[in-house]
Amino acid sequence: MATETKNGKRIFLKNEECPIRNVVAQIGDKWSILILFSLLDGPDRFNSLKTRIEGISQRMLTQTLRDMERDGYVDRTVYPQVPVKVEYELTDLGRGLAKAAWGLVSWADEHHKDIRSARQQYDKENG
Amino acid sequence: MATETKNGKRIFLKNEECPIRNVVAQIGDKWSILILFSLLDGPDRFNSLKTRIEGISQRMLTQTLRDMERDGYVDRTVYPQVPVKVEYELTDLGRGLAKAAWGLVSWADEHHKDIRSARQQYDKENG
DNA sequence: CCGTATCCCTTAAGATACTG
DNA sequence: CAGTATCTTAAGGGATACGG
Repeated sequence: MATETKNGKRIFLKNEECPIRNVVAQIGDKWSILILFSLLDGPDRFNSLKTRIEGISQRMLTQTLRDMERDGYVDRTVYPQVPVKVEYELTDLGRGLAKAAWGLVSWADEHHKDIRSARQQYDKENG
Repeated sequence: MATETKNGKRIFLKNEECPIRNVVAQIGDKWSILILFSLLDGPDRFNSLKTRIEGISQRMLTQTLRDMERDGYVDRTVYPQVPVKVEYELTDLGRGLAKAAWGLVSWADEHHKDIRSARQQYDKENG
């Protein structure tokens, strides 16, 4: 895990040394996971993704797709017709990531009510 | 997953409606996951955590711990001695989250080299 | 020892207008 | 249709100094 240990406890090294920081920095942003799971339903086009992911702007969709392509999660195919058609689909690496993230996502789905109530409790007790 | 579907494809509703967005927004920040896994090794004190997580500032450690306490992931115990001693430990909910995130983290650890090389390849082919 | 309070700079990201 | 370019605001987060 690119960590060292001191008396049995993990130490997390900074930036480049730590794969956790790297990957979380990539897919921990606002949109990557949503794109990832959208494409899990099959290849899709730019504007379709834009519709399916509520609130994403053109700018962020483009940018996040580029980053994901760069990291090898997504393939981009241009069909040279008029008007042009562009399809995005997951690579094997992307599907692997989605599978790995699935546990977290389904946990989130099951427990978000616990979190909500913990939050309300905390806010009631404090300011 | 708080998503609707349109011709077999998921649609991701915005903010409050979507547990994925909520949970990812919380633990997708720069520090939460590192604190989570640090505390998986057992309860720990403020300054110890600060040492074990390279590069975290006092400000962000305090703030992130507060957020995690608010969400019910962490318990905070103050021992009223001089100087004061404060211990943080995971709740059951926190341990559940860590367990759920484990798959992603170990995937990250196994595949970060694939990502690095995909990135280099992309950068070579493009600007 | 464990924080808070300020200050300030950098990055994220929304809105809008324009192009092959 | 699928972007790019530009502008502007909001949020993230580091550094430092001080307090119980």
